[in-house]
Amino acid sequence: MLSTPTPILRAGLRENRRKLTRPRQVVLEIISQANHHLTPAEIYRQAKMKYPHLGLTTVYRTLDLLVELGYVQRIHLAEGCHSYAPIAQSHGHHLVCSNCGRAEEFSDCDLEGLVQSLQGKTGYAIDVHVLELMGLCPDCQTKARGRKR
Amino acid sequence: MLSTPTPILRAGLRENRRKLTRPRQVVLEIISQANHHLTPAEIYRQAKMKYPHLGLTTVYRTLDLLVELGYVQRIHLAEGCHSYAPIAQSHGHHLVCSNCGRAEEFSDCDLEGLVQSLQGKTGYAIDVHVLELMGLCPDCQTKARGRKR
DNA sequence: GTACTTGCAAATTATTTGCACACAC
DNA sequence: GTGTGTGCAAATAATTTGCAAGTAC
Repeated sequence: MLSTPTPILRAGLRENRRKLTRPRQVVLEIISQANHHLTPAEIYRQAKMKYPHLGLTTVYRTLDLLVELGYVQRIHLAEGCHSYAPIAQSHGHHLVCSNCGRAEEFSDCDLEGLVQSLQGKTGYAIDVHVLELMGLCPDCQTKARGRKR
Repeated sequence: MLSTPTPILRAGLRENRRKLTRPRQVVLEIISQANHHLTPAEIYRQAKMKYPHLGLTTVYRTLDLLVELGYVQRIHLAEGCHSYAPIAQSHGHHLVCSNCGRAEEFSDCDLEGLVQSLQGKTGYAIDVHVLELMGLCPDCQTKARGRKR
Protein backbone atom coordinates (compact mmCIF):
# COMPACT_ATOMS: atom_id res chain seq x y z
CA MET A 1 0.00 0.00 0.00
CA LEU A 2 1.08 3.51 -0.77
CA SER A 3 3.06 5.12 2.01
CA THR A 4 1.98 8.66 1.18
CA PRO A 5 -1.59 8.43 -0.01
CA THR A 6 -2.19 12.17 0.26
CA PRO A 7 -1.73 13.21 -3.38
CA ILE A 8 -4.15 10.57 -4.57
CA LEU A 9 -6.58 11.46 -1.86
CA ARG A 10 -6.40 15.10 -2.83
CA ALA A 11 -7.31 14.28 -6.39
CA GLY A 12 -10.18 12.04 -5.41
CA LEU A 13 -11.57 14.63 -3.06
CA ARG A 14 -11.32 17.40 -5.60
CA GLU A 15 -13.28 15.36 -8.11
CA ASN A 16 -16.06 15.16 -5.61
CA ARG A 17 -15.89 18.75 -4.43
CA ARG A 18 -14.67 17.64 -1.06
CA LYS A 19 -11.81 19.18 0.80
CA LEU A 20 -8.46 17.85 1.81
CA THR A 21 -8.14 18.21 5.54
CA ARG A 22 -5.74 17.05 8.17
CA PRO A 23 -8.12 14.51 9.74
CA ARG A 24 -8.74 12.90 6.37
CA GLN A 25 -5.07 12.68 5.61
CA VAL A 26 -4.23 11.24 8.98
CA VAL A 27 -6.98 8.63 8.97
CA LEU A 28 -6.03 7.42 5.53
CA GLU A 29 -2.35 7.29 6.45
CA ILE A 30 -3.06 5.13 9.45
CA ILE A 31 -5.15 2.70 7.48
CA SER A 32 -2.68 2.60 4.62
CA GLN A 33 0.23 1.80 6.85
CA ALA A 34 -1.54 -0.87 8.82
CA ASN A 35 -0.74 -4.47 8.00
CA HIS A 36 -3.84 -5.26 9.86
CA HIS A 37 -7.49 -4.43 9.81
CA LEU A 38 -8.50 -1.74 12.24
CA THR A 39 -11.66 -0.85 14.08
CA PRO A 40 -12.81 2.76 14.16
CA ALA A 41 -11.70 3.00 17.78
CA GLU A 42 -8.21 1.75 16.96
CA ILE A 43 -7.94 4.13 14.05
CA TYR A 44 -9.00 6.95 16.31
CA ARG A 45 -6.44 6.11 18.95
CA GLN A 46 -3.59 5.93 16.45
CA ALA A 47 -4.67 8.93 14.45
CA LYS A 48 -4.94 11.02 17.57
CA MET A 49 -1.22 10.56 18.10
CA LYS A 50 -0.56 12.28 14.80
CA TYR A 51 -3.27 14.86 15.26
CA PRO A 52 -4.36 15.19 18.88
CA HIS A 53 -7.20 17.57 18.17
CA LEU A 54 -9.05 14.84 16.25
CA GLY A 55 -12.53 13.77 17.32
CA LEU A 56 -13.95 10.27 17.13
CA THR A 57 -17.02 11.49 15.27
CA THR A 58 -14.77 12.70 12.52
CA VAL A 59 -13.20 9.29 12.23
CA TYR A 60 -16.58 7.70 11.63
CA ARG A 61 -17.50 10.32 9.08
CA THR A 62 -14.13 10.05 7.40
CA LEU A 63 -14.37 6.29 7.16
CA ASP A 64 -17.71 6.55 5.43
CA LEU A 65 -16.23 9.03 3.02
CA LEU A 66 -13.17 6.93 2.30
CA VAL A 67 -15.29 3.88 1.64
CA GLU A 68 -17.51 5.92 -0.64
CA LEU A 69 -14.50 7.19 -2.54
CA GLY A 70 -13.07 3.71 -2.73
CA TYR A 71 -9.90 4.23 -0.73
CA VAL A 72 -10.83 1.91 2.05
CA GLN A 73 -12.94 -1.15 2.41
CA ARG A 74 -14.87 -2.72 5.19
CA ILE A 75 -13.78 -6.09 6.47
CA HIS A 76 -16.37 -8.55 7.61
CA LEU A 77 -15.45 -10.56 10.61
CA ALA A 78 -17.08 -13.64 11.99
CA GLU A 79 -18.43 -11.54 14.81
CA GLY A 80 -20.27 -8.30 14.62
CA CYS A 81 -23.20 -9.43 12.60
CA HIS A 82 -26.70 -9.07 13.65
CA SER A 83 -29.01 -11.51 11.98
CA TYR A 84 -29.82 -15.12 12.51
CA ALA A 85 -31.36 -17.82 10.38
CA PRO A 86 -32.22 -21.45 10.85
CA ILE A 87 -29.59 -23.96 9.88
CA ALA A 88 -30.57 -25.86 6.78
CA GLN A 89 -27.85 -28.42 6.52
CA SER A 90 -24.09 -28.43 6.21
CA HIS A 91 -22.69 -24.96 6.52
CA GLY A 92 -25.25 -22.75 4.85
CA HIS A 93 -24.56 -19.54 3.08
CA HIS A 94 -27.12 -16.95 2.18
CA LEU A 95 -28.27 -14.95 -0.71
CA VAL A 96 -30.03 -12.04 0.88
CA CYS A 97 -32.33 -9.59 -0.83
CA SER A 98 -30.91 -6.17 -0.22
CA ASN A 99 -34.37 -4.64 -0.34
CA CYS A 100 -36.77 -6.91 1.54
CA GLY A 101 -34.36 -9.06 3.51
CA ARG A 102 -35.66 -12.35 2.20
CA ALA A 103 -32.94 -14.97 2.17
CA GLU A 104 -32.25 -18.11 0.18
CA GLU A 105 -29.80 -20.66 1.42
CA PHE A 106 -27.16 -22.52 -0.46
CA SER A 107 -24.33 -24.70 0.69
CA ASP A 108 -22.49 -25.73 -2.44
CA CYS A 109 -20.12 -22.83 -2.18
CA ASP A 110 -17.32 -24.67 -3.89
CA LEU A 111 -14.54 -22.85 -2.14
CA GLU A 112 -12.35 -25.85 -1.50
CA GLY A 113 -10.07 -25.06 -4.40
CA LEU A 114 -9.67 -21.47 -3.32
CA VAL A 115 -9.08 -22.40 0.29
CA GLN A 116 -6.46 -24.97 -0.63
CA SER A 117 -4.62 -22.63 -2.90
CA LEU A 118 -4.61 -19.82 -0.35
CA GLN A 119 -3.43 -22.11 2.39
CA GLY A 120 -0.54 -23.09 0.19
CA LYS A 121 0.38 -19.53 -0.67
CA THR A 122 0.01 -17.99 2.76
CA GLY A 123 0.58 -20.75 5.27
CA TYR A 124 -2.61 -19.88 7.09
CA ALA A 125 -4.67 -22.70 8.58
CA ILE A 126 -8.07 -21.69 7.29
CA ASP A 127 -10.98 -22.94 9.28
CA VAL A 128 -13.82 -20.51 8.80
CA HIS A 129 -15.27 -18.76 5.86
CA VAL A 130 -17.93 -16.17 5.56
CA LEU A 131 -19.67 -15.98 2.23
CA GLU A 132 -22.80 -13.99 1.73
CA LEU A 133 -24.29 -12.74 -1.48
CA MET A 134 -26.62 -9.81 -1.84
CA GLY A 135 -28.89 -8.61 -4.56
CA LEU A 136 -32.48 -7.91 -5.44
CA CYS A 137 -34.89 -10.81 -5.27
CA PRO A 138 -37.25 -11.32 -8.22
CA ASP A 139 -40.19 -9.63 -6.48
CA CYS A 140 -38.21 -6.57 -5.55
CA GLN A 141 -36.81 -6.35 -9.07
CA THR A 142 -40.35 -6.29 -10.39
CA LYS A 143 -41.39 -3.63 -7.93
CA ALA A 144 -38.32 -1.56 -8.64
CA ARG A 145 -39.06 -1.67 -12.35
CA GLY A 146 -42.67 -0.68 -11.72
CA ARG A 147 -41.65 2.30 -9.68
CA LYS A 148 -39.29 3.65 -12.29
CA ARG A 149 -41.93 3.78 -14.97
CA MET B 1 -37.22 -26.12 8.04
CA LEU B 2 -38.83 -28.19 10.71
CA SER B 3 -42.08 -26.77 11.95
CA THR B 4 -41.80 -28.27 15.42
CA PRO B 5 -38.14 -28.20 16.32
CA THR B 6 -38.76 -28.92 19.99
CA PRO B 7 -38.02 -32.65 20.10
CA ILE B 8 -34.71 -32.20 18.37
CA LEU B 9 -33.85 -29.26 20.55
CA ARG B 10 -34.65 -31.31 23.64
CA ALA B 11 -32.24 -34.02 22.56
CA GLY B 12 -29.49 -31.55 21.75
CA LEU B 13 -29.88 -29.81 25.05
CA ARG B 14 -29.87 -33.02 27.02
CA GLU B 15 -26.62 -34.06 25.41
CA ASN B 16 -25.08 -30.90 26.71
CA ARG B 17 -26.66 -30.97 30.15
CA ARG B 18 -28.75 -27.96 29.31
CA LYS B 19 -32.42 -27.64 30.01
CA LEU B 20 -35.39 -27.33 27.76
CA THR B 21 -37.20 -24.15 28.67
CA ARG B 22 -40.03 -22.17 27.22
CA PRO B 23 -37.83 -19.26 26.06
CA ARG B 24 -35.56 -21.61 24.18
CA GLN B 25 -38.43 -23.36 22.49
CA VAL B 26 -40.07 -20.13 21.51
CA VAL B 27 -36.94 -18.52 20.12
CA LEU B 28 -36.11 -21.55 18.04
CA GLU B 29 -39.67 -21.79 16.74
CA ILE B 30 -39.61 -18.19 15.59
CA ILE B 31 -36.33 -18.61 13.76
CA SER B 32 -37.38 -21.92 12.24
CA GLN B 33 -40.59 -20.53 10.87
CA ALA B 34 -39.06 -17.41 9.43
CA ASN B 35 -38.45 -17.30 5.70
CA HIS B 36 -36.20 -14.45 6.46
CA HIS B 37 -33.20 -13.64 8.53
CA LEU B 38 -33.99 -11.96 11.81
CA THR B 39 -32.20 -9.61 14.12
CA PRO B 40 -32.21 -10.26 17.85
CA ALA B 41 -34.66 -7.41 18.32
CA GLU B 42 -37.06 -8.85 15.76
CA ILE B 43 -36.82 -12.26 17.29
CA TYR B 44 -37.52 -10.74 20.67
CA ARG B 45 -40.59 -8.90 19.46
CA GLN B 46 -42.07 -11.97 17.80
CA ALA B 47 -41.16 -14.37 20.56
CA LYS B 48 -42.70 -12.09 23.13
CA MET B 49 -46.07 -12.61 21.46
CA LYS B 50 -45.83 -16.31 22.18
CA TYR B 51 -44.34 -15.85 25.61
CA PRO B 52 -44.87 -12.34 26.97
CA HIS B 53 -42.73 -12.84 30.04
CA LEU B 54 -39.62 -13.18 27.88
CA GLY B 55 -36.67 -10.83 28.36
CA LEU B 56 -34.39 -9.50 25.66
CA THR B 57 -31.31 -10.63 27.53
CA THR B 58 -32.56 -14.17 27.31
CA VAL B 59 -32.91 -13.86 23.58
CA TYR B 60 -29.26 -12.91 23.26
CA ARG B 61 -28.18 -15.73 25.50
CA THR B 62 -30.42 -18.19 23.73
CA LEU B 63 -29.08 -17.19 20.34
CA ASP B 64 -25.54 -17.82 21.48
CA LEU B 65 -26.60 -21.19 22.76
CA LEU B 66 -28.44 -22.14 19.60
CA VAL B 67 -25.48 -21.17 17.48
CA GLU B 68 -23.21 -23.18 19.72
CA LEU B 69 -25.46 -26.21 19.44
CA GLY B 70 -25.69 -25.75 15.70
CA TYR B 71 -29.40 -25.06 15.38
CA VAL B 72 -29.02 -21.56 14.13
CA GLN B 73 -26.45 -19.67 12.18
CA ARG B 74 -25.40 -16.09 11.99
CA ILE B 75 -25.90 -14.22 8.76
CA HIS B 76 -23.35 -11.69 7.72
CA LEU B 77 -24.73 -8.62 6.08
CA ALA B 78 -22.92 -5.98 4.15
CA GLU B 79 -23.41 -3.65 7.08
CA GLY B 80 -22.66 -4.28 10.68
CA CYS B 81 -19.01 -4.90 10.44
CA HIS B 82 -16.47 -3.04 12.34
CA SER B 83 -13.09 -3.12 10.73
CA TYR B 84 -11.48 -1.30 7.89
CA ALA B 85 -8.52 -2.00 5.65
CA PRO B 86 -6.84 -0.25 2.78
CA ILE B 87 -8.07 -1.10 -0.69
CA ALA B 88 -5.51 -3.10 -2.59
CA GLN B 89 -7.03 -3.36 -6.00
CA SER B 90 -10.21 -4.71 -7.53
CA HIS B 91 -12.61 -5.89 -4.92
CA GLY B 92 -10.39 -7.32 -2.23
CA HIS B 93 -11.26 -10.12 0.09
CA HIS B 94 -9.43 -10.96 3.24
CA LEU B 95 -7.89 -13.84 4.99
CA VAL B 96 -7.81 -12.75 8.58
CA CYS B 97 -5.86 -14.35 11.38
CA SER B 98 -8.35 -15.24 14.05
CA ASN B 99 -5.71 -14.79 16.73
CA CYS B 100 -3.64 -11.72 15.91
CA GLY B 101 -5.88 -9.98 13.40
CA ARG B 102 -3.29 -9.81 10.66
CA ALA B 103 -4.90 -9.84 7.25
CA GLU B 104 -3.83 -10.91 3.78
CA GLU B 105 -5.69 -9.74 0.76
CA PHE B 106 -6.76 -11.66 -2.27
CA SER B 107 -9.04 -10.80 -5.11
CA ASP B 108 -9.18 -13.87 -7.31
CA CYS B 109 -12.19 -15.20 -5.53
CA ASP B 110 -13.46 -17.04 -8.54
CA LEU B 111 -17.11 -16.78 -7.64
CA GLU B 112 -18.39 -15.94 -11.09
CA GLY B 113 -19.51 -19.47 -11.74
CA LEU B 114 -21.32 -19.69 -8.45
CA VAL B 115 -22.95 -16.31 -8.88
CA GLN B 116 -24.14 -17.13 -12.36
CA SER B 117 -25.59 -20.44 -11.34
CA LEU B 118 -27.38 -18.97 -8.34
CA GLN B 119 -28.79 -16.12 -10.39
CA GLY B 120 -30.20 -18.69 -12.77
CA LYS B 121 -31.73 -20.81 -10.04
CA THR B 122 -33.15 -18.04 -7.88
CA GLY B 123 -33.79 -15.12 -10.16
CA TYR B 124 -31.94 -12.76 -7.84
CA ALA B 125 -29.88 -9.98 -9.36
CA ILE B 126 -26.70 -10.47 -7.37
CA ASP B 127 -24.52 -7.43 -7.07
CA VAL B 128 -22.56 -7.75 -3.86
CA HIS B 129 -20.67 -10.53 -2.26
CA VAL B 130 -18.99 -10.79 1.06
CA LEU B 131 -16.27 -13.37 1.31
CA GLU B 132 -13.91 -13.50 4.22
CA LEU B 133 -11.75 -16.35 5.35
CA MET B 134 -10.43 -16.88 8.82
CA GLY B 135 -7.77 -19.04 10.29
CA LEU B 136 -4.47 -19.00 12.14
CA CYS B 137 -1.57 -17.28 10.45
CA PRO B 138 1.78 -19.09 10.35
CA ASP B 139 3.18 -17.16 13.32
CA CYS B 140 0.19 -17.82 15.50
CA GLN B 141 0.25 -21.49 14.55
CA THR B 142 3.83 -21.67 15.71
CA LYS B 143 3.05 -19.93 18.96
CA ALA B 144 0.01 -22.10 19.55
CA ARG B 145 2.10 -25.22 19.07
CA GLY B 146 4.74 -23.90 21.44
CA ARG B 147 2.18 -23.26 24.13
CA LYS B 148 0.72 -26.72 24.01
CA ARG B 149 4.00 -28.44 24.68
C1' DG C 1 -32.62 -30.62 46.05
C1' DT C 2 -29.45 -28.75 42.90
C1' DA C 3 -27.62 -26.78 39.03
C1' DC C 4 -29.00 -24.43 35.27
C1' DT C 5 -31.95 -20.37 33.66
C1' DT C 6 -34.35 -16.32 33.77
C1' DG C 7 -35.73 -11.33 33.95
C1' DC C 8 -34.64 -7.05 35.53
C1' DA C 9 -31.86 -3.08 36.12
C1' DA C 10 -27.70 -1.09 35.26
C1' DA C 11 -23.39 -0.90 32.92
C1' DT C 12 -20.86 -0.88 28.80
C1' DT C 13 -19.89 -0.21 24.06
C1' DA C 14 -20.75 1.43 19.50
C1' DT C 15 -22.57 4.77 16.55
C1' DT C 16 -25.20 8.95 15.17
C1' DT C 17 -26.94 13.64 15.38
C1' DG C 18 -27.35 18.79 16.25
C1' DC C 19 -24.97 22.72 16.24
C1' DA C 20 -21.72 26.63 16.62
C1' DC C 21 -17.18 27.47 15.17
C1' DA C 22 -13.19 26.81 11.86
C1' DC C 23 -10.93 26.19 7.65
C1' DA C 24 -9.94 24.84 2.56
C1' DC C 25 -10.56 26.59 -1.65
C1' DG D 1 -16.51 34.88 1.15
C1' DT D 2 -18.83 30.53 1.03
C1' DG D 3 -19.75 26.05 1.54
C1' DT D 4 -17.67 22.13 3.45
C1' DG D 5 -15.77 20.04 7.52
C1' DT D 6 -14.81 19.78 12.55
C1' DG D 7 -15.17 18.86 17.55
C1' DC D 8 -17.99 18.67 21.34
C1' DA D 9 -21.83 17.17 23.94
C1' DA D 10 -25.76 14.63 23.98
C1' DA D 11 -28.80 11.21 22.04
C1' DT D 12 -29.58 6.70 20.41
C1' DA D 13 -28.81 1.84 19.68
C1' DA D 14 -26.86 -2.54 20.59
C1' DT D 15 -25.06 -5.73 23.69
C1' DT D 16 -23.34 -7.48 28.18
C1' DT D 17 -23.15 -8.25 33.14
C1' DG D 18 -24.50 -8.94 38.15
C1' DC D 19 -27.68 -10.88 40.82
C1' DA D 20 -31.78 -12.57 43.29
C1' DA D 21 -35.53 -15.44 42.24
C1' DG D 22 -37.50 -19.32 39.46
C1' DT D 23 -37.69 -23.85 37.32
C1' DA D 24 -36.38 -28.35 34.77
C1' DC D 25 -34.79 -32.56 35.89
